Amino acid sequence: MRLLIVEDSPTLGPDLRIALGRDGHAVDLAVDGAQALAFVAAYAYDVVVLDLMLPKVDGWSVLQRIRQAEGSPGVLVLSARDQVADRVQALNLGADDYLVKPFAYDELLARVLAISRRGQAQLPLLRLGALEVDPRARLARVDGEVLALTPKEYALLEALLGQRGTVLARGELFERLYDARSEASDKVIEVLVSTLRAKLARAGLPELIETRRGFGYVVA
Amino acid sequence: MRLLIVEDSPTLGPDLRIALGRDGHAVDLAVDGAQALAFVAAYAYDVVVLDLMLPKVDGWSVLQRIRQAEGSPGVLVLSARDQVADRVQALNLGADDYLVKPFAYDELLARVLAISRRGQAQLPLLRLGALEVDPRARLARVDGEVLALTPKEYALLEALLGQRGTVLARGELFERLYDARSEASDKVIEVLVSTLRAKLARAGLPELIETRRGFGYVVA
DNA sequence: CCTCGACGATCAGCAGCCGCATGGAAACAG
DNA sequence: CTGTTTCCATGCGGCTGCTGATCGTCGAGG
Repeated sequence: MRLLIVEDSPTLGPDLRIALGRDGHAVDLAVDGAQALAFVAAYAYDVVVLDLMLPKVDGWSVLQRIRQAEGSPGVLVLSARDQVADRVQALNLGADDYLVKPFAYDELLARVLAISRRGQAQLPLLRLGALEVDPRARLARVDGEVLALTPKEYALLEALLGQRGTVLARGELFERLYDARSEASDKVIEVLVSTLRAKLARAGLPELIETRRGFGYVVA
Repeated sequence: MRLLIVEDSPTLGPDLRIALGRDGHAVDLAVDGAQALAFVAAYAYDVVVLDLMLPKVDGWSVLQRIRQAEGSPGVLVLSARDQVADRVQALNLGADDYLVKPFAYDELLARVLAISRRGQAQLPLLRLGALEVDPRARLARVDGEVLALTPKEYALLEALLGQRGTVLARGELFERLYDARSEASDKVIEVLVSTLRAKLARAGLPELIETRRGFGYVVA
């Protein structure tokens, strides 16, 4: 298995490299964010072990950039901070696991293996013509160009695309995108459709979402 | 997508809710079995993420009760125990998948999405000669040509076609197309039949809906 | 076979609702 | 504090569907 360790500590980094190497893995070591991105661009890794505290380019950006690539490797985030917010954001940005320092080597190894075992191709890419929706990275591309969508816009697009050919009523969409605590009116769906359409149109897909008056919306 | 998390841990539950919520899903959180059942009764979820270790009503019972409901959501069971017996029983009780803690967020998400994909019920396409009615798209076609029907017209056609050969009285049809709060006269059915016939005739099916004077209407 | 009464078909008009766009307020993140 | 994201109010244009009236049609009894 091919691994990349992104860790700036002059002791921990080489230690890990040696230990993982002894376990039979091919291990590269990057000591800052810029180097990490270069490595990721150049090689296909199974898992990246990523420390969040980094010089040059910070860990969050590295994580994000890794995840935006297609067929990106699994990511195990290391951090000295055991804060809920950090953990959530890391997972939210696409990390597969989060490990707080200090940690036992055995645990690191177990988690790396767990990530690699999992395989990457679990979430099918949704495609429709030039449009590509990647649920893993939670982003949409048109002709390879990334569409800048807000989370709600993305969720709407995914819902419609995931049920291509099925008309989804306003209320139905509302129930999918909003939880019980929400007090919003389901008219927000219309606004969302409107802005989403505008963005799709700017990317060259003006008629993707059809309105069925009295029924709802559908992607044909 | 609309999700229910049933998880009593004060950290994991909110974490998941926040993470899934930021990803654009509508997420409700129940912290015990009783609450879970109340939520499930009140809302239509795509997937329920169910921890087996729960206060009040234990996870097994919750799973069972969820599965007894009609149109029940998919269920992803979480458990700290990776025992074959547990896994088998969970799947036997109708769980769609089983995930052992600790797990990677991405894996949870992947499985949730997989379950929701699987759970899409198929509605049968209704066919009669050149006429094709697709309940998912709420569309009627004649020889592949789309018929532009309003919601009421469509509902009428679906009702008649769904009970082909059965004579449906005006009052019966009225009750199917209108809810109890409606104050309309059931004569509207006649008007609807009229416009629907006109549209069908224009598409080449002039005699599809027959009148049984004194009884109602029927599609032979 | 005719007549008459009742039921059904059709039409036009109107009221209300649906869907869209826009601007701005409020919540939120950085 | 600044920018982004989300949500709501408003107004407009157009479609939908209900009503009521008129016209057409069926069929049983004479």
